[in-house]
Amino acid sequence: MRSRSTIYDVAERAGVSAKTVSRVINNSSLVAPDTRRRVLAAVAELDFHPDSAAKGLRQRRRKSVGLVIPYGSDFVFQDPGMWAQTNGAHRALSERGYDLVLAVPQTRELVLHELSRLTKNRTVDGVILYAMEGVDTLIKEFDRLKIRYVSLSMCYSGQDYNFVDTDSSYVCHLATKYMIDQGARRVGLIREPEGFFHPAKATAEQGYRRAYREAGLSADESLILPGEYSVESGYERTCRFIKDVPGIDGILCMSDPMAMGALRALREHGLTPGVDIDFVSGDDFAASRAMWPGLTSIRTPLYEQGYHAGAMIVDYIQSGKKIPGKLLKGELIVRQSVRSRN
Amino acid sequence: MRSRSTIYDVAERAGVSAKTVSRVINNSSLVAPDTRRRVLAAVAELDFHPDSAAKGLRQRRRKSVGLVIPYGSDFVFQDPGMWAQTNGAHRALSERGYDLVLAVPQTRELVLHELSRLTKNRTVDGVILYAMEGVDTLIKEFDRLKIRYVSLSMCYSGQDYNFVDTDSSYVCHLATKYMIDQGARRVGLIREPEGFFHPAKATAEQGYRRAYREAGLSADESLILPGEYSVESGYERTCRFIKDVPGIDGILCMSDPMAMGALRALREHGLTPGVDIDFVSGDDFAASRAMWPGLTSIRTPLYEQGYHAGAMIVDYIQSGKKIPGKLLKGELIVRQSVRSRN
DNA sequence: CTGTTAGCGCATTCAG
DNA sequence: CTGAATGCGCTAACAG
Repeated sequence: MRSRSTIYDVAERAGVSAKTVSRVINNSSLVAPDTRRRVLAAVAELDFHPDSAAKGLRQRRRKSVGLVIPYGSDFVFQDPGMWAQTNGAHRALSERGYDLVLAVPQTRELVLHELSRLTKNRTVDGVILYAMEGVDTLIKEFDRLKIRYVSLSMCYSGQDYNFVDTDSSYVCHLATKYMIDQGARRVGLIREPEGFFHPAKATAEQGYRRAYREAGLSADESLILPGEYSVESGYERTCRFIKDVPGIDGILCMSDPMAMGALRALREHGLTPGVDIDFVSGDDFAASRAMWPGLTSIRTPLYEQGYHAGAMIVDYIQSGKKIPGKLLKGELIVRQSVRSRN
Repeated sequence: MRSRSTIYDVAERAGVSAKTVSRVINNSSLVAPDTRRRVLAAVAELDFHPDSAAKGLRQRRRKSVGLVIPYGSDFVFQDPGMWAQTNGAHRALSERGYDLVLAVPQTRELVLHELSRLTKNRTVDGVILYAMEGVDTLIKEFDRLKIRYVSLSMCYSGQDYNFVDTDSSYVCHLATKYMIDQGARRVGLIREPEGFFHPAKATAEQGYRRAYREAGLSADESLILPGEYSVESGYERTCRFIKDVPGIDGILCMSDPMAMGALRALREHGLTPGVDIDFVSGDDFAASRAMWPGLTSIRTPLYEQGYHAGAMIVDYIQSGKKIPGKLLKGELIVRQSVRSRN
């Protein structure tokens, strides 16, 4: 196969210098219309594609971003929402001329190694960090190592920049209020794990408490348990609710994997959601939709989250300035798993 | 921020030439042990990471591979198995020193554009093609454009190289035989779409027919329908079976999204899998496992498929020679959705 | 075993 | 508006 054509081949064919070709393919305005046309014709004829390595070497940027997937955090590969977020991130990057490189460190310890490699050898210009446990300590290292990042669905306590998340407080308030309005009085909340950091005033628990307060009711402490975003933890917490909380009439579970476990626990205790007890799932994945009776669920705008993260990391790379964090609103999808008592 | 260190900084600090540093970091054996140690020390002290662009420019390879996700084929983003395959592919690539770049062409027409860009501008050295409709015509273009590829879960009619797939004939035979052994006699098969090409003698239908033949039974033509790998098509085909095939006593559905639709159809007709009718799902995703009664399913080795695809594209890139295609075996996961009549 | 020279393909000076 | 010279950081080819 003949070696592919270079900018010099194009220049020769168009009867101009290499620099002029460079101007044309980079949309510099300082080119005469006629010259531009001749160059573009030559580009097409020779099927010229500027070498990304040469370009990257010269310009000291790769126009690509890493997406860090925390392999080994067991909940993640149970999480069908990951694709939606990846898809959104890819779209935003693609629209801005950036490629997406997947980084899948095998263990938590390897995260820094892998990201040092990718960023310091300039394979990527920055990274998007998918939610992972203990990301808060990690992020501080990123700041120290000057790794450019945006974190997705997660930030450390007090971080007010370079993150995208959905407002847990908002959606949890929405769901709790709905359940109370329908007649529920003792709703068990399986909330996000202790180790997960969220921006101030945006925890699920706060939204939950606000809904109770606004309804003039008081929420029992025993009604709130942290989960671990795993099927197992959803199962265990639900069993505890059934055993320890007399008169519990609803369960609100802040993620689908936990909801899967919770549903199994209900089944084993002979309780049918929407019939014997109210149930709201914290995500709206395929499993929720396929189930019968349909689960009333919180829809997190996953694609949008990913998209904003992609847009944000590019802003950051290009401006060099930290970007204020962004909180998105979710919505409640009403199906059959909450009883109507009105 | 001080500009990051180059190979010359390391050379100076170690008191050797740049080339010697290059030898050390590339594991050339022609370096004196003592020199090597001094160089490695300097590398560590300066936190030196060889610039991937400079290296790629010089060596004319990027050590990265594209994974093409056919966005727009609606079934794909319903497919939780995509991550397993991506994960396997990433692992194989990572072990071989390659990065994975995601390519998500928005439409079928953009596939060639996007891949031309990524390969001709040397962003990637080759690509893995995720299953998509009409990939067979696409692949022929790849051959013409000299794009290095391996196709995943798919190949064109007659292609006997550069693909990884699971042997549909094998797993379908396994499932059909099991259902017949348990007492089913009229099993409806919702098989892969017409447009999907598989290596000769490896279609689901062939395995199905063989199982019938071996049992000394004959399979009615009306028992076999092609699906489209979508929820909708599973629903529609199942309704047709129930309406048109008297005495149907089992359904075998070659993918999970189709199975979701099929299950809905059964439910609407008042039929419970494992009680009124036998049912086997063609994949074994979370939804199958979470369901009750548990779905007897075919487990496709998705991670392994991805892994082999990653290994194969690297072999191809490095050797320049086409690699014989690989067919993997799946297995049957027995749960409660097939009645035991023995 | 080690060093020198040259150039990968492009874009950035700085002149015209 | 256009071009000539230079070098980004690395390694292949060729010495020694």
